[in-house]
Amino acid sequence: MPELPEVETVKNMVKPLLEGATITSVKVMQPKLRWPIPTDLADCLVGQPINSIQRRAKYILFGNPLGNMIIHLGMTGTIQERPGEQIHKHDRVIFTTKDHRLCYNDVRKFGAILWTTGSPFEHNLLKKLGPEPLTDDFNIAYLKEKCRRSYKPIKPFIMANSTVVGVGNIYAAESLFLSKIKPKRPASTLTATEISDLVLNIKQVLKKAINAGGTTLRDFKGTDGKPGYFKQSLLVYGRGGKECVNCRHILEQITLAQRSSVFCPNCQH
DNA sequence: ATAATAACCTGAGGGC
DNA sequence: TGCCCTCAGGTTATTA
Repeated sequence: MPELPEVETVKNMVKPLLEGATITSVKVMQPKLRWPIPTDLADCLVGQPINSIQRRAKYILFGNPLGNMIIHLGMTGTIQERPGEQIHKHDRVIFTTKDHRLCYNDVRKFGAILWTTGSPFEHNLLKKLGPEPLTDDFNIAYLKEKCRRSYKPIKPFIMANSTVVGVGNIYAAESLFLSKIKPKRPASTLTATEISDLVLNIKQVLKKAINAGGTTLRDFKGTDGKPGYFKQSLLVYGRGGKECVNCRHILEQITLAQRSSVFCPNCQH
């Protein structure tokens, strides 16, 4: 369930549990994720105090005096606190400190756990990333310049990490609906007004989802099987064939860059 | 160099 | 019940 807002939520949840703490054991139960977990991961972590926990795009960085552990949750990764000796299906790695026991759980194994020394931002996976959507680096002038010479459909364009990070399939669909832009429109055909609306709506929808993260978090921790709050406020994602909340036209569902894309053929141009 | 697509993996749900 | 198909919140490696 890792959208950028959820990765942010996980980071915020894990931070008070691990920051300043020392890892006492690392148990790798399944080393085959997106890439193999480094065989010496435990050597890098055990006995060292974690002195920083930060997020960049959908990566969570755990810094200690030796380097940084990089975690990506892929499509189905979660980090859950499990007291005692509990082990759930698809738990892949268990991190233990004096006071806590955290499990990395990942059904589909699309996530990653890596180790890097030096600046984590210089790691191959991180160094070419576009701006964070919620900072001023992602602004109207920037997107206008980026769009100017690309004929790529706007939906996959804003989902590309080189354009802006953290906009996944859900938020791409939602922000394009809010901006009244058809997902297939080539990036270079967007008007100044549309680009301006799109920047603002991406920021707004992400902020709103982060604020709903508290509810989603409970689902994360497994204390509640109910769908997250934000899911209930989705306007187009997952609503193909249903009525547009604005004009009651039937929402259309197409496949674009191998991703399902829902939009209103009447409201979006 | 750039852009489309194939691949990684497991589970849920629908049709028959 | 069970088999087969499609689809799923991501992103890199490979191919054209």
